Amino acid sequence: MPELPEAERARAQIEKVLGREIVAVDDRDTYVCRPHAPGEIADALIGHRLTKALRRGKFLWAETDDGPELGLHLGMAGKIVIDGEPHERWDRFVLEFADGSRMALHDRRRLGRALINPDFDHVGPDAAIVSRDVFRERVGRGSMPLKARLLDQRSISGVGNLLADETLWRAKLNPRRPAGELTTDELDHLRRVLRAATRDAIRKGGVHTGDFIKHRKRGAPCPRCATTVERATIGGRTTFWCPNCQP
DNA sequence: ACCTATGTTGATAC
DNA sequence: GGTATCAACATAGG
Repeated sequence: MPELPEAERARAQIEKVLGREIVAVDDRDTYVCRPHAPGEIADALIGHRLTKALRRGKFLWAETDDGPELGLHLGMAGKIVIDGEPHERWDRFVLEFADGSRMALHDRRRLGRALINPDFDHVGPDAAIVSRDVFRERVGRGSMPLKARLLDQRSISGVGNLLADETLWRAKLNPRRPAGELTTDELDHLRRVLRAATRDAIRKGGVHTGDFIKHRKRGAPCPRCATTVERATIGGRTTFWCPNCQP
């Protein structure tokens, strides 16, 4: 259930297999490996080694020694598993290395991606490291609801539904506010809170573990003021917020 | 049994 | 162009 924190964890997993020669690739899932035909990714990667594991927002990629780049995305339910029990049904993309080790994109939902030479032109700067000026410019514009703007990976990347709700709650900002109407001070505050919430989530191992956001259910009380939270669809996603704290 | 859901992409409509 | 909505993917959980 990945957002930026889970993607960072996956990136760290990929680092473990850097430098190992790729001897086999399972790229038979034509949906996950689209637009490639079966065997295309295998032909491009076999004989090469991954040399660097990189991430922007939720998008992952690995560089190789004189070979193409390998792009990976976890979708809604994917994870990177190193040397795990092979799973025929849910291992959607697999690399096997000369030393016998194995890296799988394990994804029950099949919404993950694996592809060669991914194009990230449309992906905005990473939410965890975006500068103050760039954040002001890219987030504080347009008539879209603030929450929808945060979820738009072209504006900034890495924020998913839960991290967006948690961040707006901490920042005491209403998810329906038109993004372009925020003041500079509000945008700066939002950026600080977003970075802090992201760091917290990475430290806790992800936004879905434990109690990252407690009030995300119908009728729940706001942890700050006990007001019953509101629920609505904003930016196409279920949104919870406190009408008292986030006016 | 029915409804909802963590994400992205691409099509379509205003 | 900016914004909004929906379908597609496959499974789990309430």
